[in-house]
Amino acid sequence: MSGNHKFFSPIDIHKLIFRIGEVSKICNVSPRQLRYWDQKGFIKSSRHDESSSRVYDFINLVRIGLIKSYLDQGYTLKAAVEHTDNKQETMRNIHRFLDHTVYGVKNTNGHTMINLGYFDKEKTSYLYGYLDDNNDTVYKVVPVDKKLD
DNA sequence: CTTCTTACA
DNA sequence: TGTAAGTA
Repeated sequence: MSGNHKFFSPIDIHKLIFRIGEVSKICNVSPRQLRYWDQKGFIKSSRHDESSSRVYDFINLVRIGLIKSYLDQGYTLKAAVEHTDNKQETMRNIHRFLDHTVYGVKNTNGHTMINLGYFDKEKTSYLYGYLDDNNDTVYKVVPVDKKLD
């Protein structure tokens, strides 16, 4: 089973950009630190040319926030960056997995049922997953032609 | 007004 | 890492 590309972003997140002042306020990191991390290669900013202002996209905004959180937890900058690398790698894998796994979403008696694709090789039924009222994960195999509600 | 670099504490 | 200076 492969993703049906049903869930796409309505906006181009690569055009969601911030300059150093905004990043500083959002992430609680001083501009001085950001320039230092930049110089050290721990984060990368794009610039139209040398000496123009640094621009950060959303991914790097998140990255900076993660590094900051690890610093606050007591890690050294080097360690914080390593933890952030691992975290972002994990996030990428999770997103990739979901992109190719989630087949659709269906609302049924108060629950959001996630269609996880065909359950069997013969494609006779779907595997659905959802969270019940106690936030416990529940899986259900449902014939393709059967109505869910 | 914001950001940049450089330099000093 | 914070801050000051002089720019762009």
